[in-house]
Amino acid sequence: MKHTRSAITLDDVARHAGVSASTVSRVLAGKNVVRSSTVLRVQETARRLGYVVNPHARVLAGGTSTTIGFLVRAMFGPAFSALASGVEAEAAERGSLIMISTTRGDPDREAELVKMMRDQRAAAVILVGEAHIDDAYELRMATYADALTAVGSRLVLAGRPPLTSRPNVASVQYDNVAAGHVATQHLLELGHRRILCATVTGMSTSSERLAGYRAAHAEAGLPVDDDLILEGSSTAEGTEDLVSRALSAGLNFTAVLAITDVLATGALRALRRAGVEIPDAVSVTGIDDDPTAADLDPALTTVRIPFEEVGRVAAKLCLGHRQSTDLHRVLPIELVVRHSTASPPTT
Amino acid sequence: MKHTRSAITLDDVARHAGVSASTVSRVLAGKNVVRSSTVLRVQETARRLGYVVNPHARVLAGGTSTTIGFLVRAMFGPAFSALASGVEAEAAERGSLIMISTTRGDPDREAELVKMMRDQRAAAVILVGEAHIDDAYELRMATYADALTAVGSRLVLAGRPPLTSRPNVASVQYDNVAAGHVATQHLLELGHRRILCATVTGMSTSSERLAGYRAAHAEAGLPVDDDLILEGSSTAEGTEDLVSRALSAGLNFTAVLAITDVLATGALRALRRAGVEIPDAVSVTGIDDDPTAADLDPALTTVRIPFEEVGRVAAKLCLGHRQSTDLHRVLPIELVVRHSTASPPTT
DNA sequence: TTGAAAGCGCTAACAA
DNA sequence: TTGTTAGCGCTTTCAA
Repeated sequence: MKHTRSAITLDDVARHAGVSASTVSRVLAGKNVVRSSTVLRVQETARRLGYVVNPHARVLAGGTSTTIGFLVRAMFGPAFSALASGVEAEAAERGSLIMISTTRGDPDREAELVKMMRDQRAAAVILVGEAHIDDAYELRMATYADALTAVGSRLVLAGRPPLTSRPNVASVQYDNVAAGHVATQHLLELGHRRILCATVTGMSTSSERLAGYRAAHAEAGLPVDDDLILEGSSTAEGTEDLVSRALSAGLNFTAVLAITDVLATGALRALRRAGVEIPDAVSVTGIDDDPTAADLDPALTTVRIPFEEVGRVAAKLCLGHRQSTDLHRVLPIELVVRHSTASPPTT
Repeated sequence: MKHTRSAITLDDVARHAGVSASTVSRVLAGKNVVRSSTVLRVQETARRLGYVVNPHARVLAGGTSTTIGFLVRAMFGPAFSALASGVEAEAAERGSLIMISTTRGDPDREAELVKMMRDQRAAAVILVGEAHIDDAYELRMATYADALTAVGSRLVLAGRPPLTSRPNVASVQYDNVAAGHVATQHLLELGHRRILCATVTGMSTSSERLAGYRAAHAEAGLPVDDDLILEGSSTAEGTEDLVSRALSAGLNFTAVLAITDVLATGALRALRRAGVEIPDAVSVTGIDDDPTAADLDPALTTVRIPFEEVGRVAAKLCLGHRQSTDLHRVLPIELVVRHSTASPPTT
């Protein structure tokens, strides 16, 4: 069944403006080879007729698409929301649409989705979020990048380690090492010497933040007691458990650096359950600055990660000129001191 | 600059399989008019060559697109996440992609976005979330629906009032009236007689839930004291204020029905701040069953809204057959009793 | 500075 | 059951 072809085509505009289709195409593409009086007439006609390009025809004829592919692990959580909002806001300002899909952390699925997006001729594909760093990672990203570049698209890594060896992969990151560093430094400056670190295994984000924790200690000439590093859980509940166990095992510490705000809430709960005063007996800091961090009790000291800005920059990288010089951007982080940290008790 | 046209086209497949392009097209479209031996040969060839249709060419030639347009107010919150995940999951199972964009509650922007999605020939456009119900609402939706229907697409309303007068608008809703009703009934059955209702003005969702509150009272032969209806705020903070003020004004009530879980957290805070025991002195129930509801203290009694299922059904409505009979689906809700409700004090 | 002509990869009458 | 023939609406050489 044919549907009403109500849409105005480029040919309609050409006819009404008394020029050829090619000229209209040139005007609309902003090629400055057309006489300005013609430009004006064509633009006026297009507006009057309410003409809108047919994106499919444009792409098919070899033109460029402006839709952005956006691949995330899952559509949950404040980090996702902020980042996605950033991408969307930037895209909206430029009249682009975004195609979103979830990988569920499955590399095969991820690969398939990248392929789908490429087949849709996405202007670029953004891959978001912490990655399991294994040997295959670099190779996978390189494969994606090549597949995309081959059709004039591009790969943009957001919040993931960049592939600096590759000239065709763009990236936006936040400085995870600095985040771990500044949080630890804050604790160290308050006088804490035994800082528990609740972290996750095998994820790029956590290991970088942990590196910051170590670096801050090294800088201050202080050793790190590896017993203080609590690895393993990526949930609030898990961390609650781990911290509770550390507490009842009599582990000695006066502060906790949770590698994410989510883990921090777990630590907070464990401490509170054990009747430990925060921050009087033990200080707690998170990293991320989730919107809820300020609402915790006590309000959480944390490190702000500019997720929305990351999204915006990623979108810019997608839509920007190919030869853009700085393909690798690192966004600054910022310590946010609230009420969950204080000097250690002066026993 | 031309890019490597590495992609295999339908013509390539036709040539390799020794048939015409149309035959390949028919096979791929699943039209059962082709000899089965041919079907097999073509499928085999397509697979061997790694052929993937070019969606742009397909759409341009009058074929049908399978990408879903998804318009939300903002990409925040558990309800959004669950609903979007549902849409995405269903779409993924069918090999569809979804285009997402945010309206920011601006009708003009919404209209423009619907137009963009139509120009992209989205298979259907899902409009999500509570709507300001004014006179223009119905007209706006009807306009969208007609614009979409004209190009073989369709409008799907999710979590919004349906346009039953229109045969070309599909909808999935959850039963808001029942939600308000069941929560109120629960409170009534516990023995509460003065139930404060924290609600929002002018939104379809809230007014329906409020209607449930009234209905439950009417059914029990109980009057509703309009002083108990606290209208105005749509945030936890605002509700905290309102409830605090009601408390200090000496308003008499033994339970609170918050029209959303978010408002419930505000009520909880106000009550706790005033030293009111929950649920011993005052019971509180929310509606929505946000993932965090169980983590509140005390764990919140609420009504589960099947957001993810709403998303799945909406996606099905997008991709399903046009002549699908039940264009209007209402999904059931369910009371979840936890620890924030109890019988009123027997003073 | 502009137009004519040739596709991009696919679908859909219409024939055969 | 299959092939032939036209396009869908746009971009882009190549000429003028």
